[in-house]
Amino acid sequence: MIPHVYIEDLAPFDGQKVTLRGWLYHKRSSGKVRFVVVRDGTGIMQCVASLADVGEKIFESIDALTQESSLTVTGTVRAEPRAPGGYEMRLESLSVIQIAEEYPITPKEHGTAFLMDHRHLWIRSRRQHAILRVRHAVVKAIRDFFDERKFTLFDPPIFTPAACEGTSTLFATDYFGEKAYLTQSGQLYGEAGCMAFGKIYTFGPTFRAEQSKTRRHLTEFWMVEPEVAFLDLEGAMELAEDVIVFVIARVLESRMEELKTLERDVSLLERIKKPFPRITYTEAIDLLKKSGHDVEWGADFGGDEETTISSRFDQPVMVHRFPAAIKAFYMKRDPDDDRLALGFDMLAPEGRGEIIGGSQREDDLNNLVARIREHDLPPEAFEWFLDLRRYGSVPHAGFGLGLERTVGWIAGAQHVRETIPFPRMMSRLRP
RNA sequence: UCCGGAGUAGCUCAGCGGUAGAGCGGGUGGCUGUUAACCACUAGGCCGGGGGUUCGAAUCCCUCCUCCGGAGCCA
Repeated sequence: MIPHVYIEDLAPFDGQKVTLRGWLYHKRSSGKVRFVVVRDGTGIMQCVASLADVGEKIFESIDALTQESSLTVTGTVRAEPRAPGGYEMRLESLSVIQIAEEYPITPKEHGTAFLMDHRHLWIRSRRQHAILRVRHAVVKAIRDFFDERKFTLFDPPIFTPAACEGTSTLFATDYFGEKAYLTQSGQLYGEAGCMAFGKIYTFGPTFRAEQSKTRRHLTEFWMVEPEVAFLDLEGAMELAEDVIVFVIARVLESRMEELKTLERDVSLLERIKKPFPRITYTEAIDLLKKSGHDVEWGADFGGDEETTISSRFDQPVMVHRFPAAIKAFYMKRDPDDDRLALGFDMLAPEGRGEIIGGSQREDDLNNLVARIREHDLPPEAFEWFLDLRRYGSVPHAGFGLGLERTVGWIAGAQHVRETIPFPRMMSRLRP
């Protein structure tokens, strides 16, 4: 019985006869030799057929193969320095499952609009395949990190009755005659979770109807949001630092092959170590002024400002204690300076921008009620949230980590649209 | 929403007032070690839509549509 093997598991089969099942990635011919390059979802293998070995009939079926035709090939695996990947197969037999129609994605260059229209096929290509495997490794690492620390997974709802930061950026849907919105954050529910379980994390899709068309924005993106009772701002920053260090180490350990395919400079990832630099918002403003930016204390950072700050460090940098006026209503004020909120952002290196935003939450009932009023939010929508401050309120903190931005940074993908199988953007709902 | 850029062959683009082009991909043939193979031949066009200027428009003008990059906002 000839074993069916995946290409990534081939090494122990050197010298043995195996069967691969997959798709034609590419082929080349040279007179009486045919090179059949097969991909099977785990790797790519070059199979060599010579007329003398396989005969006319198999040769003809090779010639009939089109790009992405499905097939099985059987032959002997052997180390071969001339082959990409270091192994090749001396082909003995081949059977065609389906001859593919003319495949739209050719080995030559294509524009992004065309590739996005064919996203369902584009994900078969080497680069997209590698990025999505890195995404899987990042997700797995995040889950392992929180699971090992005994956080409880706490899935928040997707439908929500009201905004947690205003309705302008929410997608509205009709919920049996009532207006419901797609969640833009699971945080408020996460706060309820941490009061029940001590430490929880949410992990799911979130939605923002922002009209942003940049390399950092999706309308549907995944977020991880840990929320911990009895944690303060400093504790939240340490947790954020730990999760990033853990994730990077895991990806370097398990996805080196993919990072090589992506031509990622892994030395930039290998040097990521605790502790990450921490600077206050006020220090960041000084730094920006010295770098020639025209910014005043009290303004929020734009993309250029974030790039300037993060380019000063070769580690992710955490900026903390922002002006309360530019931050969300639920952040606790700094007891040492009422103008400041106990929030922080983590900016990834290489000009990647914000990947984490977090804070210590307001735990005093009266302060929180006042904040909801100041922000013009409908108080009745937050009654259940206020209950968390009525029944055993404690200091607590958490953050949100944007999955696609994190994957984009680690994989070195230029645009977040490459970091999710089917990206949803302002002008992209299909396929 | 605002600012900038682009829509010409299946794809990537050139042509910018006077007969519609190239490379890749497709098809046919050749080649015994190719690496996005190579060589020869070949088919393939509503020049984004509409309106105008002109003897003549892919080319100039107006308008609409679509996409791309960025800003604001954010993960």
